[in-house]
Parts: sequence; structure tokens; C-alpha cells
Amino acid sequence: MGKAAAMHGQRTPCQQCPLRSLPHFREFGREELSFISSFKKGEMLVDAGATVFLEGSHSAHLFTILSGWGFRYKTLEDGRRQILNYVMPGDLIGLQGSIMGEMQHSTEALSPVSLCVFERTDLMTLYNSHPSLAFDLTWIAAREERILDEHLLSIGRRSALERAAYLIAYLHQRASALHLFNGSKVIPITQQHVADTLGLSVVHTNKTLKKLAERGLIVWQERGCAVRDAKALADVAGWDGLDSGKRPFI
Amino acid sequence: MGKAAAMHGQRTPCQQCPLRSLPHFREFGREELSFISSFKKGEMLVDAGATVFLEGSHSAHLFTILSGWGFRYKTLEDGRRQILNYVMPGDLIGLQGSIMGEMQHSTEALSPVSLCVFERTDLMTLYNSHPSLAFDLTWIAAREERILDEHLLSIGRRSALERAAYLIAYLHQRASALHLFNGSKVIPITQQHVADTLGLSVVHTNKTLKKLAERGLIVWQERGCAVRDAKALADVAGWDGLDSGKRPFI
DNA sequence: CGTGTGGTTGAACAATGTCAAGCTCTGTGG
DNA sequence: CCACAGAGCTTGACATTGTTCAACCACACG
Repeated sequence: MGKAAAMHGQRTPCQQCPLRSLPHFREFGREELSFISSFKKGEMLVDAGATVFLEGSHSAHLFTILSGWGFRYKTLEDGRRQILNYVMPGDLIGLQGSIMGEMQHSTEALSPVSLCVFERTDLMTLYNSHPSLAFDLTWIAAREERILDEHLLSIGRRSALERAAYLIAYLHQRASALHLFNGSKVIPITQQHVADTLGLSVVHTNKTLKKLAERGLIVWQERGCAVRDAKALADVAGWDGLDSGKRPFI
Repeated sequence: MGKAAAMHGQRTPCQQCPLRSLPHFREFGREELSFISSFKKGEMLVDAGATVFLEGSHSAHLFTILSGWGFRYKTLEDGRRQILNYVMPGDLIGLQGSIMGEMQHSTEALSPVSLCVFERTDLMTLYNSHPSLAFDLTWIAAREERILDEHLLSIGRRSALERAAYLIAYLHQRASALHLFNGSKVIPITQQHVADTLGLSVVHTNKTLKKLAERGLIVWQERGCAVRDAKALADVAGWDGLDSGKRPFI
């Protein structure tokens, strides 16, 4: 478990944020952007495997992912782990803790991750001065809730094969919308991550993924999963896909 | 599946809302209360078994539960149902749909339910004029997210017995905080509801609940579940319990 | 060269699902 | 008052799904 974390002053001003130009995100006004730019206190880099938030901590910060992949998880006392969701560029992390106090889940980097750093004490200023951004924060929380609803349906009621298909289709769709598949085209997770997301053992996960591979829907390769037929995956899972509309991000 | 729904003009003004006096909720300023009172457009009553929201709909309203029990759920095409969470007095429902458009889950009443009616078009006014209430809305969404995180951990990684214990401890703790156990002391759900919440079959749920009953932790009775030892239930599940602090409600 | 991490496999076993039947209420209509 | 129907709970036998254990393999990295 790597731990390296480097803090830097602000590098990219928000006005030139590479994520802003993606069609996936809603456009922001000049004033909103300049406020967000002042809200941002710097950037942070963490290694793959590093822990960004630890369950039980009280972080003074919250972050937006600039680049890289990570995941949120909880564990039981005896070590059983459940991955709750994955985080990708544009995702705000630590909002739950900032608003309610203590962090009740951990967050770990799957790849090297760079993050924009915000301070939780500035949140109230945002609510006071920028209602549209305040609305966006609620939007972001509601979106996460909606995704968790679908995950719950998946783990509770879908078979192992359906679950695996759903998970990979979901990750693929999100990453595609962010144009994340230019270089590697590979989702950077291990089968252990898949198992801990689906609530299955690694062994059974392996056998399940193999079935998807035999049908030509995915290929498992060095450090990750490559999608061959996203549509068929969604079909296997009986999943409609994510909203296609634009979404806000801070 | 009952469908009766009656709309009324406002009966109880928010200043005299019986829920406000519970120690469970944060106190509101006079100004906040008067705004909320204007935000409220009336009250609605629905029968047990009635559907409040249907997946796929675009409701013009959102509601706060005044009294009664209900639950949110999603279904797969072939009818498999997953209950996502339960709703009780003080809970705001329909926020997800109001903010993001279409409803992606359904909500059904478990008992007769009375609701305060709000209009989604008024939401923006709230954000513009009352930052503290805007913050509360994000708080409410973050709280739901946190609860879903715990449910996901439960379904994904706890055994059937642990899951059942967690669910009942959770419902009991929430209802206790709301002083809901004056009359019946019974959680008004069927074993089918428990099964659909835990992601188990009814048969296995029945056998699992029987084990909890044999240990003296619960008693299953006419139309519901009575808790005998809440502490022991939480212990079986290895669950810490909910936050004890005050929370906002609209 | 070792060593470690992640993937693969088969066999034995445990957990959970399915099927089918019966039971106990409660409410309803004759 | 009785007969009946439906909903929800209970139970046992059996099928299926998923877990655990125990290897072994392949590759990357120091």
C-alpha cells in the first residue's frame, strides 16, 4: 500500500481545466469559474495503492479527481471488504465527510491520481454566495445516491454473471464518457476488486469473468479488463445505462 | 395495491409541526420556519400499499413524511425486486427526481402515510434565498448516501444472519429515535419485505429470522417484527449504529 | 535467480434458492 | 353462522450457486 502524497501549489487554473472541455460536463459561467478557482487551494498527487481517505478520519479537505482511478470502500472488523463505488476524473470525493463530520468509508487510488484540493471550511461560503453551485453539490450527492441504488439492486438481485456484466458495463460507460480510453483501453482493476465490488469470492469471480470472456464480451489482461462488447454486457445485465445528459462538477 | 390518495390544504403549520419538537432534529430559526411553511403547499394521505412514486415518472412534487412507514425499491424486468431503503417521518422523498429529472426508483407506503407536499419548481428559490436550508438538502442527500453505503456493505459482505440482524437493528434504531414505538412497538413489514431488502429468498429469510427469534432477539408477530434485544442484534451484525447527532429536516 | 502478486483450476463443502405442501389467520359473501 | 379465499408464515426435500482449500502457473520486479 503506497502512501506517497505530494502537495503542490495550484498548477492548472480552473479556467483551463482539461475536464471542462469535455461535452460530458455542464458549462460554467465566468463568475462561477473564478469562484471555483479561488475555492481550489492546490493540487495533490498520490501513488497507485495509496489511501486518500481513511474510514474514521476527519479530513479538513475534499477533492476533485483530476486524473486517475480510485475506489471507495468499507470493511467489517474481520477484514471483509466491500467496494462501494469507483471514482474517476470529475468526481468530488469527501463531501459526505465534509458535511456530516467523520468519514465513514475509505478511498484508495487504483492508479496514480491527481486531485484538486478544497477546504471544507470554505463550503459555507459557497452556499452563501453561489446558489447555483450549491445546487450542483446536491446534484452530485443525488447522483451518487442513484448509482448506489443501482449497485444495491445489482448485488441484491442479479446473478453473479449479471452482476459482473453490469459492473464492467458501468465502468466502461463512465470511462468512455470521460474519454479515458485513448491510451490503454483497459479498466485498471484486479479480479480481487471485482470480487469485493460484487460481493463474491475471488475464485467464483474468476470463473464468472471467464464466462464473459468465452462469450467474447471482455478480455482480461495485464492489470485490468478490456471491454469488447459493451452493448452485450449491458444486455446480459438487463441494465439501461447511465443518464446521458450533462452533469455539473466542481 | 391500494391507490387512494387524498390532497388537502395545509393543516398543521410548520411552526407547530409535531416532528420539530423531537430532540432528534436540529432546531430551526423563525425565519427558516416561515420560509418552509410557505414552501409547503399542502398535505397528502395515502393508504398502506399505495405507490407514492413510480420508477420512470417525472413528479412535480417532493414530499416530507409526516407520519407512517414506507420504502423505496427498484425492480428488474422479470420482476425481481430490491428494496433500497425505508422511509419514516422526517424523511424527504423525491429529491433525487426533483434534482435530476426522472425518478429511477419507486416508493410505496407500508402503513397509512401522511405527507407534506412541496413543489420542485420552488427548489431554486430555496437555494437562492436560504443557503442554510440548501446546505441541509445536501446534508440530507449525503446522509442517504451514507446509509446506502452501509446497506451495500451488508448485502455484499455480511452473512444472511448478520444481514437480518443489521436490518432490524437499523430499523429499530431509526424508529426509536423518532419515538415511533409508543403504540405498537412493531416494525410493520412482512418477511417478503425483509427478503427483498436483504437480497434473499423468502424461504431462507424465514429460516434466518427464526434463528434470531430462537436466540430471543426478536419476535415475529401479526404483520411485523418486535425487537427484544436491539443491542444484541447490532452485535450479531457487527454494526456500530447510526450517528447520534441531530439532523436537519425540511 | 528468488519472491510476490495476481490469475487459474478442481474438488469438497457450505450457503442459499426452488419447489411443493400445509398451516393460521382474517376478511368476505352466502 | 359457516364456507371459502387470499395473504403471510412454516417446513422439508432437493437443486443450484457460491465458498473454501489447496494447489499451480505466469509474469514482473528487485
